Amino acid sequence: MARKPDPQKRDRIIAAALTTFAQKGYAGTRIIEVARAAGIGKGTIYEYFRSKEELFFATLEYLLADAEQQMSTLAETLTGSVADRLMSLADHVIRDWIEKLELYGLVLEFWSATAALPGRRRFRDAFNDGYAAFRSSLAALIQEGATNGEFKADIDPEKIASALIGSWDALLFQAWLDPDFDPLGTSRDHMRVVVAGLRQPSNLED
Amino acid sequence: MARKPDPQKRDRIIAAALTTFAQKGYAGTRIIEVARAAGIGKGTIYEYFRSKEELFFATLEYLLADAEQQMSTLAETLTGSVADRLMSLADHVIRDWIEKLELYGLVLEFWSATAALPGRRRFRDAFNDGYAAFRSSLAALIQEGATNGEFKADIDPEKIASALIGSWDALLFQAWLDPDFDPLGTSRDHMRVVVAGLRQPSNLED
DNA sequence: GATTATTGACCGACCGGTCGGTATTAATTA
DNA sequence: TAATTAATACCGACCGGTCGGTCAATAATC
Repeated sequence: MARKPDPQKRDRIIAAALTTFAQKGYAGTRIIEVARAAGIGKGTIYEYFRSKEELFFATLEYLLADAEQQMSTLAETLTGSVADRLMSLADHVIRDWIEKLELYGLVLEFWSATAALPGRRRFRDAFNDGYAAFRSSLAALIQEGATNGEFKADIDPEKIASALIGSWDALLFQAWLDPDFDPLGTSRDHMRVVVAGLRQPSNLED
Repeated sequence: MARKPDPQKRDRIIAAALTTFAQKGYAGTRIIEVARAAGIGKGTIYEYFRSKEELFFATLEYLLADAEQQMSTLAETLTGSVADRLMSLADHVIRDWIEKLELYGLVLEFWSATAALPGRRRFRDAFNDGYAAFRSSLAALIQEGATNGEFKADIDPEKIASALIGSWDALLFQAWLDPDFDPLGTSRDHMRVVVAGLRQPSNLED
């Protein structure tokens, strides 16, 4: 009777938006460019997304979901002491993002969307939720260390988790700014110090 | 013979730009809005700045210079052990920025300018220079601790400094995202752990 | 042939930057 | 001191280009 919509088209548009927004930023991206990158006409985008901002938000959701997916997969594979898992987690997070550093510009764009775009609240909330999920799984790991005696008992796992995630974010930002910067080495040095600081004074052997 | 230019006008424009860009972002700010906020006509802005981007860059320069100024003033007032000064420095940095959190949206805007604006390189370089200055003075402090035996000798002060500054940045970002977040408390917990991790194993008393 | 997904020419709101005219001040003159 | 003049700071109406979003026509599928 009728022509059927392509069920993959929405994803194709998001994939195209991902690279275009990353390269040119939100304001610098024209809808026609996304359409061309997706190999479709401009009008078709508006069959799948109400507006440019809607598409941008869908792109953020995609990226957050992807990151969360990657994180939970990773969490299952880690073994060893809490300290080992912590170091290894940091390594993986940094390495995963270094691989896709060209997408980092997009993260910056999203950050600034939390400040400037008319629909900033949605962006802010989405980010908050994403960070909160990541933070709580990291905090759970640190808590495990506090519980099993590997770490001091008088630490606040949530707070440490916040600061750690923050430092990873910022290391990646610096890598984005300065190609000579070594985020992995810096992260390792930092994590070594943090883990040493977390350990029980009576338990300082490496 | 001729009318003299008002030497304060440039600064007045920058001050107006500071708040307007912070509230609405770069793309969302119209030049006429800045002009109105400064109480002058639109054309006058172009007597002092070549273009909108030029004005934006001047605003970044102002903010960076201000931060550097504040930092060097602060550095002089700190006394006590290296560990004490480190903790105190973190406290001050966080508190200073919490006070002007409404300007934090501007920082996000600048970050994304390093990715998306046509003249991104200038923005990137300006940021790099600003961070580098801050980082090297922080690294010098940590180095002092390593030299005087307060801290371990086998640490890389530059790397630790990078990670610390990064975590402060990120804590402020989180405070910006989430009004319930406690950046000062989080920073203190984190700094306590880091300082403990930096100390000589033979020197663990608080 | 009926239905609907797709398209891109078109519209119009928007905004950065320009420029000719005006207002104001400082030097000059009487 | 007051009048005149020269220089230029200041202004905002206007222009031209841009781009998000629409919709009538077309193409593809049943």
